[in-house]
Amino acid sequence: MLVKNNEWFSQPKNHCANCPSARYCLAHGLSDGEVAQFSRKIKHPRPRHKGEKFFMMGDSFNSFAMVHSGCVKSYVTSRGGEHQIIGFYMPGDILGLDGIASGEHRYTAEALETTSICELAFRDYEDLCNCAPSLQWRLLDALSQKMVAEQKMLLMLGKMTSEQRLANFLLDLSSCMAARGMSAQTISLPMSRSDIANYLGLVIETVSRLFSRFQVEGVLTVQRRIIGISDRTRLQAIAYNNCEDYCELDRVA
Amino acid sequence: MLVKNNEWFSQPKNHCANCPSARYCLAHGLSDGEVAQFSRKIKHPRPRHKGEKFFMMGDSFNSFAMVHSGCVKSYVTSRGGEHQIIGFYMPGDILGLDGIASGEHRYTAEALETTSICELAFRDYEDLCNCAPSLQWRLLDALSQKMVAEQKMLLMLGKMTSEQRLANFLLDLSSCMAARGMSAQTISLPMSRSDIANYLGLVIETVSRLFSRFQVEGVLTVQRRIIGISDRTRLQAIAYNNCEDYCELDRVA
DNA sequence: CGCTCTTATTGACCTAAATCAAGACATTGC
DNA sequence: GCAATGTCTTGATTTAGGTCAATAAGAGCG
Repeated sequence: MLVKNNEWFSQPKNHCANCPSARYCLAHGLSDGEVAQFSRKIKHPRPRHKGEKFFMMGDSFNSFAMVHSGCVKSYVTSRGGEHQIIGFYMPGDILGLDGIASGEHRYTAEALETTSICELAFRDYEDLCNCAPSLQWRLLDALSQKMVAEQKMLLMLGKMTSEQRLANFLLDLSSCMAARGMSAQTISLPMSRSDIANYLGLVIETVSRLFSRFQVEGVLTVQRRIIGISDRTRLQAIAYNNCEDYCELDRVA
Repeated sequence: MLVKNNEWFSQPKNHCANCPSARYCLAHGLSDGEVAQFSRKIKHPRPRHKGEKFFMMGDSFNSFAMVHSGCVKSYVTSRGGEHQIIGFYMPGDILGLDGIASGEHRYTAEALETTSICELAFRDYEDLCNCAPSLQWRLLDALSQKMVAEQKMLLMLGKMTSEQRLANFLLDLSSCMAARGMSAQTISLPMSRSDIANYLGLVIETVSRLFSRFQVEGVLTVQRRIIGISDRTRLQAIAYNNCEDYCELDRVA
């Protein structure tokens, strides 16, 4: 028994069992035993500091990565050298799903602050699927979910005004934070104004002006990167309709 | 022997084996035997005419659909009732991938011309995966590929000028046609100007003006929906850089 | 503390693309 | 044939958001 215990302790620890982000990452929904197996396959590369990259567009794709702590932005680069930010990744979010089809990463993943990730080699994923078939559906889920999120972005960039874009962005961020147990009312932005602008298809000046305007109108309180949502209903009205609901609210107010 | 032959003939025909689009759809890469099994699970709902829908945003998701002939557009609808076209689907393309995560369709799929599809129930897909495990990777591939395409759209909508958007759109359409054995030089557009405009985040007048301009500049020949690419190099220069390559070409010319 | 560097704000002005408005083709049905 | 209708083109004008430029406000550091 003691020997067995020693053996156990000398094995790699079951990180994932105690990881607060396992609720969102690929391991979500696995049984305890499966999580232990999963955990054994996870590699932890050195954390990256702000501005450092985990992988770049064009790198060969060998493994998924799940954010453990910190925050990551992904962006594609056009032939002209311009960047377009595609998404922000919070703890539990899965990086690298785009690489499956072509075998190479199609975007660059860069840390916004000191960030550590959990790597799962694609080959190990395939093996794990045999032991834990539900993992297979979990990945499909994740891909499909990411796809829906990107389709919302297409709607934003294609049809929405700058006001609507920022309002939607903040509301999404707020629920993302809430889902991770943080305050939904006060958001500490991990990204710069310039990142937000790029993500929303705007320029930094426009974003800055919008923050100021929303503050004057009493919708937000803004202290650099600390954003307080003072009037969520109003923010939702701006986000969703730009006119109808908003006017109704105006009449009531 | 004869009895057996009769039995064979009385079974549903192996559609997929002779389908020219099987080269692009979910069945791609399966062995002959697997294709036959796959084919047996396929349902063919009645074709839809122009403007009719296969499914709508919010409908419950039960099956994938692959375009057999014709062309489909997909769009999401905002709370304000505005549409944003997300993609166009040619023969072989897979519809409904967005529904996996939530169990409901997240966009509406509408025929652009008389269109027939091949349906594969999600349950049947799961069963097929047991007999043909490669199908599982094929679906991941398709999802990942679609994702990459959507990321390119984000770059277009976020960073590109109207000129660049239309040029990229036409080039993509051209290679899509070429991949399906049609002419890469002359494209017969299945969608209206208004659909193109919506897809590219522009208004119809802008698209119309661009077509006219490209025609005057000798890049395209335009006869309503028949578009000829007269100067592909120039079109690529417009699509990719808007300036540098373009100016180089100008100097050479 | 003052110096530099990065990030953010604010104002004045400009432009790409939207909006508004009027026709011009095609296509369909009567 | 000719209304009627949907699709597309073209011109005149407006505007949301971009560009350019100056300033401010932190953050890190010797």
